[in-house]
Amino acid sequence: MLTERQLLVLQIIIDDFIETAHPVGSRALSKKGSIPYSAATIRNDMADLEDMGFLEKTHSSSGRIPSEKGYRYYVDHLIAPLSSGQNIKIIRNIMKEGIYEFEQIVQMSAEVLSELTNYTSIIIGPELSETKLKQLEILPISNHTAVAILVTDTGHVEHRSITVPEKIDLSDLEKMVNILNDRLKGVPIIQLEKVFQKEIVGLLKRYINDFGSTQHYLQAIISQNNPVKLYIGGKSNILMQPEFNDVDKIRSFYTMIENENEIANLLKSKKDGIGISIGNENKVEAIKDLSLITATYQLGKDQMGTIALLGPTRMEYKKVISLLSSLSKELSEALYKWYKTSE
Amino acid sequence: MLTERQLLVLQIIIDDFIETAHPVGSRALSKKGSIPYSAATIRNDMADLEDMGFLEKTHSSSGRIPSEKGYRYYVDHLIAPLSSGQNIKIIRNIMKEGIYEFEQIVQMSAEVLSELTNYTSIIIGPELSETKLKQLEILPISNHTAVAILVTDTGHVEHRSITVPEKIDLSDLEKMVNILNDRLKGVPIIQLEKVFQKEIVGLLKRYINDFGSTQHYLQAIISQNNPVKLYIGGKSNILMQPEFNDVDKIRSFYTMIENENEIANLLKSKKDGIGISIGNENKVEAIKDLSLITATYQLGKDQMGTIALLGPTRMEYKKVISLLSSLSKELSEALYKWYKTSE
DNA sequence: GTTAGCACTCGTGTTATTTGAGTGCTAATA
DNA sequence: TATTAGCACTCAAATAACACGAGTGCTAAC
Repeated sequence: MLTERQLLVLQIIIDDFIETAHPVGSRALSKKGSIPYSAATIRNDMADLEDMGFLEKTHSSSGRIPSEKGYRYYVDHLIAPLSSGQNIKIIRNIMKEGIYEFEQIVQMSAEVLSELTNYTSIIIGPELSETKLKQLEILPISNHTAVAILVTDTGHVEHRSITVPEKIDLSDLEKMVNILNDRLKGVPIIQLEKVFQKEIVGLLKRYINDFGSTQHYLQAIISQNNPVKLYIGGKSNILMQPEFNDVDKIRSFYTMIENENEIANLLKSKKDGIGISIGNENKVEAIKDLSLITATYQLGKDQMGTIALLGPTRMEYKKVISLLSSLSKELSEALYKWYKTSE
Repeated sequence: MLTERQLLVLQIIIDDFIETAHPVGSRALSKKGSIPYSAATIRNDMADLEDMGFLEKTHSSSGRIPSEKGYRYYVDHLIAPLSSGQNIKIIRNIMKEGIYEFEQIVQMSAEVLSELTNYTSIIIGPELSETKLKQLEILPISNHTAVAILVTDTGHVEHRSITVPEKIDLSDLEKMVNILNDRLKGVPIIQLEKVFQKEIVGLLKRYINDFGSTQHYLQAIISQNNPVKLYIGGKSNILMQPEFNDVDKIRSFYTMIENENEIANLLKSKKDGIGISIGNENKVEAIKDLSLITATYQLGKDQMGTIALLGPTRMEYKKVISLLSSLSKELSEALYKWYKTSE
């Protein structure tokens, strides 16, 4: 069990290291006056804390730095959630702004988040699993081409250009779109393709000549390719952190951050509330020496997205946690206001 | 005036330096056998070339590296445009792929471009100045909100969520949209707002009760905020270049590349054809030690976009130039095929 | 005009040396 | 018994000293 003083020592060391990024030594601590004990006393506690695995040395005669276990203890027991009044204001101001659409709000949130912290922020848009089709439209652009536009009940718009097979004529197209709309409105996006196959293919075959060649076509319109959107802010901000003073680290960080799939998977698995993964607690190899703090936000009943900050394990956990939880709250509220009458 | 041999020396030195990134010395050159003269002879020519400003030394007893003037001479006189057969194939294959829409083609082009070169590629979407409105739609999502969708005659889709003022009722909205469509179809996107002000505001005032509160509203839908899209590929690719072995350079590169406005302006000013800016020839401070190669592509009559590669001044100009010119040709052709019947 | 030869330069890489902040341990102190 | 002072020891980082080698410029010979 840890004594009072050991707790204090641990806390001060971690705070100090988070601030300065330099190993902290007993003599310096004692001199700084933040703790009223002599260097020798502190030294003994440090040795104990190291034995217990909360601290580490970078080399045999260096000052101590927190281990991952140390950080873990710190965030679990030593952190007093800091209410970040001023930051909340900044966030609220974004939310207030007028005509932005959801995408823009999220994008801006990501940027501000990273601005305020100097870490890299990642926001993943809400999954569309529960979203339903509101309207499907196909607009001919020329003889060959058309745009298909899908609108969901949350106001999300997907569109894709397509080249139209020669054989289809305009009145047929109109007929098909009508049928599709009749049958597909209200169907969850994720099931569009299934419903199309089961209920509509047969129907259309009856009404449309030579439907075979068109089928694969409509299908392409309907089958969404993973529409989860990722917003990343401050990719270069993180270069300010001293742990990125090494070219190789930068390289590997950027190759990781550009691989959107990996990141998406990383965040999708997150549960409700605040999540903290420190260093090796992360399952993804590429960020095993970073920390990832996540928070979820709600859109409607059970759809949700995740906002996250990625930074060195030496992270300003206090600040980050309070920031993320306020942002997630604000974001949920803004979305709620936005969509509240749409259910 | 330069002698034959001096030209040869210059060319070989630049080629060599582009390949290895190491200053090249007379002895090594002579030994390598690519030129049948002794080190001393080469040395004399090098000294002359340096006097004329084509070469530089990194320090008093180092080998020579090309100066910016040297590169300039090289691209203007010494380069035989290399036909890159295999690369063209790769590019063609992208263009062939089926259902992609314009955005996707461009995105993929950017990625391939950077893949093939290890530089950072930038593609700027065609300006919408000449594009005309094809269809405007406003779809109510809930009591408060709606999505506005604008489709252009090139199949480009813009959309934005809006909150609807309480006062407007649905039938009014429908009326307004009809009027807007009637009057605005075929109007160039860029003039939408002007036409709206001049021709439509008056009209709507007559038909709609309490139009004042709605006006600012519709306007927000119509006024596009700079819809020029930027596609950047291989932001991290460029880290492979040895000139980016310095953390500060990386930092400044990334802060630059994330500033989309600056980049957009950089590219927008480019004239037709291939453009080469070496080092200080660039007007933008942040890339004064890089080279930027640009090529334009056409969409229709006079709309165009720009594709570009950004890399160290020690760039594989031969390869890059041929690659860019084939890509711009292919891109224009693909777009032409895509839209040819839409005019 | 070309080349060989030679003295000189200077970045790079290696090895020694010094310095200073840190540690662990033991003995003295409150 | 808990704390502190004192001391010998460690090691990273900074500095200096040195050799090496690829390069240059210049002069004289071919």
